[in-house]
Amino acid sequence: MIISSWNVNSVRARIDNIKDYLKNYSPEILLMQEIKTEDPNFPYDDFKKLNYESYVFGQKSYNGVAIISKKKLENVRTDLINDKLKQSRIISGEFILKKRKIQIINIYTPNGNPVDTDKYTYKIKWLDDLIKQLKILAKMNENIILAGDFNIIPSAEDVYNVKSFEDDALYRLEIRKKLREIINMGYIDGYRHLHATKEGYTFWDYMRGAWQKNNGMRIDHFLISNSLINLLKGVKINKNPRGKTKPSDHTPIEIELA
DNA sequence: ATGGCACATGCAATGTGA
Repeated sequence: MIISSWNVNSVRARIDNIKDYLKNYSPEILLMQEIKTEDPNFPYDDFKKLNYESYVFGQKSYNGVAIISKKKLENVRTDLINDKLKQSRIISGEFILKKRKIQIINIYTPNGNPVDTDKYTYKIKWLDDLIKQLKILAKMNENIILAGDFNIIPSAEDVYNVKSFEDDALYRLEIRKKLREIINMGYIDGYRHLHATKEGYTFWDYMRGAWQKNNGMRIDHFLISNSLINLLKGVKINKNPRGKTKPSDHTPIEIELA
């Protein structure tokens, strides 16, 4: 089965591109971030016509996450982080594969820039809350897939110009340490696990011809708990949607499990 | 340091993203 994650930058503005993607690549499950709409305005019908169930944690104007799945998910939760700012950034559900119950968690981590503001402290707090929750969840079920827009560049080779990101909220040492802390709890970075050196950008800015110049960064990730490594058959960045007209500034990352 | 693009709100101009 293919599971995909894509920061769509507005589900309504992107609906034609998303439908094209689903028709062409037919992922079993698609995690979306930055849907930028409230639940009542989510295009449930468009996805229903393509045989997907929708699970939505929406928000007006900003943020918002959703999961669409060909098979129904169990135990869908949007309460994993008690967010004082009430931003919709996390949704999870469960499915069965090879007799194993797997919890899939879709996240949209705060950007955190500029670094000397409460936006940055919010990002740190949000990641700390996530880490706490992951420790609780792992005691109940070790089979976890944590995926989405992490807004974290893991390493220098994951960004086109690392010098300009050294004190950026996407790359600061303190932020990279949070990602390492999660991985050290018992996960692999799916992409890097299977592609030791290959460039894997998932985001290119709309501005200054970033896509044309390949000024990208790898900030969307699939973390797979160690218990599931033997099910992981492939991880790929699908650059096709980023080259379409009216694209999102992110492109999907896809894993294959079997 | 900023924000040239693109989104939302709501109808003009502003906030946000990374």
